[in-house]
Amino acid sequence: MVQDGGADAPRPVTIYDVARAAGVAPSTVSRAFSRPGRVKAGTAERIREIAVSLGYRTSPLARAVPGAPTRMIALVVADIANPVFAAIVRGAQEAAGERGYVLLLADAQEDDRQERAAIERSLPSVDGVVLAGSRMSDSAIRMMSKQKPVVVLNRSIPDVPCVMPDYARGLRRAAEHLGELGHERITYVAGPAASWADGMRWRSLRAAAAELHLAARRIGPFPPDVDGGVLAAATFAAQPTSAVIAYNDQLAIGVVRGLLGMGVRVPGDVSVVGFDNILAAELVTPGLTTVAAPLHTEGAEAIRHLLAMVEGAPTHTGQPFVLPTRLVVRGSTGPSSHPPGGPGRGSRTARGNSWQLLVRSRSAE
Amino acid sequence: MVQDGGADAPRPVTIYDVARAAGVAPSTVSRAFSRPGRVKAGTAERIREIAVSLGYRTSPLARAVPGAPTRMIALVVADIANPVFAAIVRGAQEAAGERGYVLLLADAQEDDRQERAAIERSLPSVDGVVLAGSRMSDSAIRMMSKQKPVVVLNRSIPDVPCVMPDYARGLRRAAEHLGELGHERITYVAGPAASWADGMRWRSLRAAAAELHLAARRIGPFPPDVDGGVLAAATFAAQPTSAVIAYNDQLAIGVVRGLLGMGVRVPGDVSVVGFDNILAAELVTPGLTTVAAPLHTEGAEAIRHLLAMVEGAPTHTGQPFVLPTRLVVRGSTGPSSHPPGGPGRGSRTARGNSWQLLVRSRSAE
DNA sequence: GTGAAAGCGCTAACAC
DNA sequence: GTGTTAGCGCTTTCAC
Repeated sequence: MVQDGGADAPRPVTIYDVARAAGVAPSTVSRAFSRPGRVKAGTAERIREIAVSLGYRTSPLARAVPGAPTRMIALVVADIANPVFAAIVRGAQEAAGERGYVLLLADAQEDDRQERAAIERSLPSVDGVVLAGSRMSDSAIRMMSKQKPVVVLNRSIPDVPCVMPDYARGLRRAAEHLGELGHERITYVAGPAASWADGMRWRSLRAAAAELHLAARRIGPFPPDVDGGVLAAATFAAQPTSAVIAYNDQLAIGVVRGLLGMGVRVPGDVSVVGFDNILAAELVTPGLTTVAAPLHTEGAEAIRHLLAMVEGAPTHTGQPFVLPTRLVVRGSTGPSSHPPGGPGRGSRTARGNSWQLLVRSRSAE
Repeated sequence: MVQDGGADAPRPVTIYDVARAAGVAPSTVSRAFSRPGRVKAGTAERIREIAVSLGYRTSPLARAVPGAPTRMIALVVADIANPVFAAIVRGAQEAAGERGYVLLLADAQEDDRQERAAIERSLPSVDGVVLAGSRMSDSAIRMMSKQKPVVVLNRSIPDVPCVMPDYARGLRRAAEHLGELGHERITYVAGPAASWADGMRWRSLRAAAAELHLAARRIGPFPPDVDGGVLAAATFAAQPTSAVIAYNDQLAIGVVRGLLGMGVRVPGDVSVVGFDNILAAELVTPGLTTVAAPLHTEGAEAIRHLLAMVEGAPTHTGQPFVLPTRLVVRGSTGPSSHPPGGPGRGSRTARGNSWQLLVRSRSAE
């Protein structure tokens, strides 16, 4: 029976083959690769040449057996299909590649159990782990970080190094923006209940709103996708405000769609703000005003911190490492229609707040 | 100096520790895990319990040293930030996870050299490789497939197993759709010149057009993103047709934007069709008519084929494995405005084809 | 500087 | 069924 899975396995060239061909001891070959300098320049050179001519490839696996690092990093993302995580993966991949590390990707599919399973499987082979949008409990993560270096993204856990965007300032900027446009009451459309980021965003918004003398309330949780947003729009319409900030862009886009579908104008009647600044935010009509998180940088920064730890730096576990956010203003936000003051643009405010009645009668059908 | 990178490395529990605690030989412990059934039920049970109580974790690395499989698969994508690949990764990850395999992700960043480097690094540690959107040459890939099982996605290479969507039928359906709407001339907006898929799509379209007695021409190449599409719109406008099919959705969305920006109506004046059916295709206004590729299934199917090969099936290298596509009709396509017949919807055809003049004068500014 | 020997944790032959 | 022995490819003592 022909074992044909990938040709006839031409047994890979080992360190011994090279040693024999070069007329030196295997240990010398090993040194020539791992600790050049501890071997005479000429010898090293010769070994190298013979090695390439023989097609020798050092085996990362065997190298790692004696407890040495594997130069692999596990990156666990909550949902690889989510563009936010795709961008983070990209950043991480770049940073890891630059330093000669390889990324082992695990997709938790928004599921705590799958996440654990994936980590279980990959943990032994990696030098460290980056958790992006983990759904695991703080204690589980803290436990894990006792065994291998761990960096957590978009979340803050005491005693575990974290990288996250500046939620506080981001939401603050969004609230200010809405305040400047004359909005006085803001509804926060919540994402997954299990999401640490969701809690954080809401608390940040509430704090900012208080400082700015705005009212803020929360509805949800909703699934963090477009359909979830459409759903949210229905709930929202029962008790509307003139401004909405959503957990993320997908949700915000869904809210806009839902509202437009009910005949509510955006931003005429309701202004909507998202979070993340995904590609689609720019493409929808109206363009979505949103808080942009530095996704790519986050991924890269997480890897950088992790590698520092892996390579022996003291675990920098003080304050979370916070990355700047910025508000991207597009068409989904505009002047409030209530206030007498405000720079309302004529026609936009024409219907005042009467759409609430319209919605009510519609949803009562 | 305190080595603090990840706590005080509590030396992992080995198979020997378990053996000692259980009062059996190490090989028995090994068997209890790898080949249960060859060990007495009671013993196996006891060993398992002791193992978990001791917190024993089998080390995939050491296991792989003697030439055994690593249960890792490398997935090389052209661009992880591209939603198309994100969906493929998702499908692959699921299929791999189900079978107990772990995915090693490498992002080629649309660059042939980086791709090679990434493969170089990960090849020794994996049981096989899936290439998604590879920019490498056919011969390089064929070479590689001599060393390790390889499956190629979205591309057909003689003697290498391939998985790809049914480009021919997909483009054929798109052409039919446009034909039915009365369009007679179609412009294909090309993507990256190095992309095999681009060539394939264009050839498929040309063939379909010929059969359907439609005229088809190609412009490009353009970068396969929204900006590239805007660019393409400018080129296109110099010599417009009433219908456009773009290499992918991002490009198509860009074309629509570009046209709208010039005052050209979509689909009133020009109908636009994309390829892939990414999330944003549904969100833009007008919604993008597009050929949906079964991205998720592609990823999963590639892994399935690869694992079959890895586990010893004869390399199935006859015809590429083709997955069905389907046409998703949305708002970006509508009746042609030229033909006298056709079910043109009044107002939409009012301006006839006069916009060409409009565009000319604008772009002449 | 370089060689010889002793493992890393695990599995695969052999024995018993 | 289970214990014993011999490695996998590489690194790392310890000699010389």
